[in-house]
Amino acid sequence: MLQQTQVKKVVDYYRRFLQKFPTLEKLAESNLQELLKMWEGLGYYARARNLRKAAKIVVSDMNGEVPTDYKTFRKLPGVGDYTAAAVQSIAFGHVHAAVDGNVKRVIARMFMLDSPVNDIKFQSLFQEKASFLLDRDQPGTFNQAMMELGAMICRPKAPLCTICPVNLFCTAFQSACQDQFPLSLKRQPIPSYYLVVAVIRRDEEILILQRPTDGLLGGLWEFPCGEIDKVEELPEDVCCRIIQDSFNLQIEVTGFLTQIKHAYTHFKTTMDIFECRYLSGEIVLEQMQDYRWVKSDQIDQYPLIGANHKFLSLV
DNA sequence: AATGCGGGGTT
DNA sequence: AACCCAGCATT
Repeated sequence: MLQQTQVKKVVDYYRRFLQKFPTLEKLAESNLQELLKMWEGLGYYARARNLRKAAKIVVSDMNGEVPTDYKTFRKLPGVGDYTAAAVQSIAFGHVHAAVDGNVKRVIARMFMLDSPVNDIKFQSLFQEKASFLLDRDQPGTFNQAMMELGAMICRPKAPLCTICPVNLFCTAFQSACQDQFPLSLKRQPIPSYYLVVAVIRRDEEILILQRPTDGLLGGLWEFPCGEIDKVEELPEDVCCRIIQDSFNLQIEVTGFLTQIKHAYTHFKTTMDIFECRYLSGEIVLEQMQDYRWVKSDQIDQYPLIGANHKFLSLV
């Protein structure tokens, strides 16, 4: 949960998660949809699938015992260099330096490194520096201290150098140039897309679709939608045409609900949401994995994408 | 080595 | 609007 996600956001999810899946065995035999529901809104849903996969492996192949050595643990799905080092050092006291985004920033400033922290080429450099600094006697505590230092004191903007416990050892602070570090590569500008979303009612039920298990928002549910290239026609007409072309359903638009914006990592979207009525047609799924006609008070039972939650109360 | 993958807080 | 976050898997 903590991969690329701040502690504050994780805490509540973590508590609920442990309550629902208190043991490795419970997690291993969990239903993926139920797990995704617990993960709903946390993002990076492959983490949930990998965690479940890892639990299955540990239960079935490892006698239910989490590996206590770095190499074996590192092989589990979803476990990379950082997670392996963090868990093995904190849980078992093994000597591995955990290098996350916070640690890289601390190191870049401490040694005035001109290597961009977001350039994978220099990952090993930061790893070496962290290993050099690591306290061999209490690696877990040291790793947590480094991460906490980065999060609380050695912040991205306006670091609190005057109260930093290690400012005597920080070459950037001693040179009064801490604001020039760390360096990072500019990211590419991200594209924008326009989508129409159809809330299609048939009697008392509404149509929702399940996204493919892998890829963006894998396994989550959403209202039918489609991309508009240009806004030349009436949005209502575009909406009907897209639903016809994508799902073989004939519908009519009964009203405009709202417009929302939603940003992802690599693109951002503007969505026009339309209230629609089902007219005819048998649904055909090409892109999507599954579909359901559900009553509006049942939607909560499905893990829904965040963009749809933004207008769900209106539905 | 580069890219895809969320969502929210901070500046 | 840009940046960042207790990164990992895939290609």
